[in-house]
Amino acid sequence: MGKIEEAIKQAQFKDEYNKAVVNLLYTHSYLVGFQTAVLKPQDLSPEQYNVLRILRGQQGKPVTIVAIQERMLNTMSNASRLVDKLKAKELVKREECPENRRKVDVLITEKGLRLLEILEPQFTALNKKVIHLEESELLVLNGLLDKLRG
Amino acid sequence: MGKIEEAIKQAQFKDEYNKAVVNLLYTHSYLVGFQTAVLKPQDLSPEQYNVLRILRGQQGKPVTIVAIQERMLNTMSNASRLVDKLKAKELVKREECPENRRKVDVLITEKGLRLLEILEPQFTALNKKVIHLEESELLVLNGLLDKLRG
DNA sequence: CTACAACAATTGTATATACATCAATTGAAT
DNA sequence: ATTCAATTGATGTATATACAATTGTTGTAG
Repeated sequence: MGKIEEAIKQAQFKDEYNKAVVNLLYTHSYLVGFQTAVLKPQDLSPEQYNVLRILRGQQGKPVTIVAIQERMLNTMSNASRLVDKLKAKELVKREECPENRRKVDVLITEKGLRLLEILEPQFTALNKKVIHLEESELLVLNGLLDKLRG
Repeated sequence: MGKIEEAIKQAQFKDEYNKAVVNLLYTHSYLVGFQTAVLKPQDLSPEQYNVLRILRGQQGKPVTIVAIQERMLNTMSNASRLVDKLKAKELVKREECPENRRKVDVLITEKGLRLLEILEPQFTALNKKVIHLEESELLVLNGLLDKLRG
């Protein structure tokens, strides 16, 4: 694979900013491709998986749709419909919030938690395999990405 | 914005690999959000814009659908339908390739080139505004992303 | 109390992604 | 020359994104 110029067969970029944007978009696609392959046997999309992890992160506390939305990686996605899909697979429960009937309490089920436990070691192994960076380089990368967004 | 932990309100990550993946996905969403805002007044999606730039890169030489696909950032996208949309807006031409009737020659039109010229300074300004990194940091970032993919 | 603004979630629509499948054309092997 | 595999592109389907618009609920100002 190597340099982005070869990967997408583009000779040069207008400036280093432009190159970084293209490089980020391409690397995103690279990573999501592998993630999708791991999730597919479990009939999960990357965003559904993301929602499940958000719910687990709340340690049994119910979460509203708005709170899920705020924590999602794709900020303008549609948490309502994603929760629908997960509920149909019995991976989450959705209940009307008793003290405020506008809100909806969403909780991960036992089945959902078990699914995450199956996936966790697979993702750990996958990441080590497809991310050809060492610990120290990852620290630098994380620092740069945080700084990029300002 | 700052650190990824605050951005998505997650206290910690399992390991630095996991954090880097989340950070990349989140940064991708951050950048695409701005791009979409610039493209929307021109009625273009980010992927349509990507196809136009690929065609311009060929300097007037016709490009087949397969060649576009190979150069796209989303490798498994659907170049055929994207070209359809661009043709409907008269930004590209599509002709049956005379020496091989399976192939289709795609070319950017004058109108397409003019649109790219309008967008170019906007993207240059946008990148400088939303990417809070200096030239030297961009070099490091590009190097790390290239190495990440191996 | 009533009206209205703000909030929380759902629904609708257009677009794009991620495949799988299909149809047409070409090239190569028998 | 005929058959068959490979190539190229188009099409079908499910899912997700990016919004806008809508519904129902709550809180608040008059």
